[in-house]
Amino acid sequence: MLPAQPNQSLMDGLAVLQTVVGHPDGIGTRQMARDLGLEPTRINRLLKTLAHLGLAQQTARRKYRPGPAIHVLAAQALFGSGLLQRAVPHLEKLHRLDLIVALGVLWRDQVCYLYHAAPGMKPSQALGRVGLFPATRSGIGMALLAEQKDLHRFPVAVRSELRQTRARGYALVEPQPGRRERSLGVVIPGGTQAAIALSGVIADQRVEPLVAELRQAAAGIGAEESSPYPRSR
Amino acid sequence: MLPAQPNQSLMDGLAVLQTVVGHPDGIGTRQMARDLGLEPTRINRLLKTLAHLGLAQQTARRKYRPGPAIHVLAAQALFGSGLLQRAVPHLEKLHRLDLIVALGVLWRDQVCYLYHAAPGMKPSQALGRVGLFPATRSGIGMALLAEQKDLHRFPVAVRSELRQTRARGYALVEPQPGRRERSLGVVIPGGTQAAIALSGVIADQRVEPLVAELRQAAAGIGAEESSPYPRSR
DNA sequence: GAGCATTGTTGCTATTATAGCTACGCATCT
DNA sequence: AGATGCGTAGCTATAATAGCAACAATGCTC
Repeated sequence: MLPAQPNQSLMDGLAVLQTVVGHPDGIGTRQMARDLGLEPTRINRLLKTLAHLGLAQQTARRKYRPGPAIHVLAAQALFGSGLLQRAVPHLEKLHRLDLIVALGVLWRDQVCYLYHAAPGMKPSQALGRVGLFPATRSGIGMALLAEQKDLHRFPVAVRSELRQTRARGYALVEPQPGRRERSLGVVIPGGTQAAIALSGVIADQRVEPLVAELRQAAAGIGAEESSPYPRSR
Repeated sequence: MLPAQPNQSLMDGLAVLQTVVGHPDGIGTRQMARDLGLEPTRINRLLKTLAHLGLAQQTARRKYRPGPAIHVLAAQALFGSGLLQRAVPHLEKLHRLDLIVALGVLWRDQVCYLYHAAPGMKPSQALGRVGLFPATRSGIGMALLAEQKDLHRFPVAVRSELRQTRARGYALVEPQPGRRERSLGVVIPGGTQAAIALSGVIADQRVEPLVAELRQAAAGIGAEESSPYPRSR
């Protein structure tokens, strides 16, 4: 819902911040302008402003990457989100299944991982490890996309897959059909707009029990955020 | 360094975002205006813009708190920062000392914790658990404040303490002198602008060995960010 | 419940913060 | 060396924004 007088500079500035944060090795001013469809001088001004705040910094090659204040933002966002803290105990229990265990959110048709643990990995190593991944090729992504109202903007094949996801109540993604590498995704109930997934080699008969595990974990995570208003802390 | 044409809306909008993120139970428009010294209508407009982006949401009592897009920001900032991922293996090793183990950064004379583990706590439980804490009463805060160029803005007693911190090379804070509850803080070398700390009941003769532990951990964390430019990933 | 104080927010409009254009020095590639 | 693309400063027109006033909603006290 657009407010009476939205602040366009803030919106574009946040888009620039979110883009630079996703490029730890740096991104150029003009490249970002092309990506975001904005005028280069404007991008440069927003980047310079972020650099002044310490949220971006320039590399030797004049590209921009996250600056030291990004750690502040990470700390603040982690605290303000509270999701990771609530979710990790439940995700840890899924480690015994010897699959990838992941928690993610949607950003511009891409999945952004809060947690991504490969088999055998410690929970603490699963943090901030993986960047963006195309949503339509991920269990998390498909589960979350299926929750959206309007599916018309997707190609026919994706739309069909999203309808199946809705009917099943979970996402099942096979990047390479027939290979049995699969990703199962389930949305966390409540207004969190996040999802969890198990990925790896998954035989047919194993799908339903794993979905049950996911649902249990998702319910546990969602139960700690059941109140849409003041949360206990 | 202020750019040629800074974007004030972005700066103020980010201040509003950082404030709302730190209030999980909500903060009112006019209260925030008073806190930030800005005009209420302006705050309302910035908040409404953030709400449109999902980064804020209004409570039943009309206050603003973090919205669902905060999880996206947390995921992105965690990935863009990379600090937690690098630091946690080193921090885990400090758990055996049976003290509070913490990693934090400075924000407006307050410490913002990325990691704060009480004795006996699992590393995964230490995330996003604690909000802001006054910097001058924290080992992390004092260690980071001592790194700043200009100490003139602090009261005489704090300034003297900061000079001692500089001379020692680590921070030693005693919230209640004589009680032996202490907080030891050490800055992570390199441009990270973060620090780690051990806190709890610490006897005199135990201080130096603990500082050595902290320095070792800080050096380990900093070594993984030794290049001020393109980082391996 | 009534009265009062505080709050969140809208519309209007003046103003100034911002955006775009141009040009220039710098970096990279052939 | 030349060509191309880059990051960015200065200038200036303009439209995005800020502040004021007013109003509906909420909270507090008696």
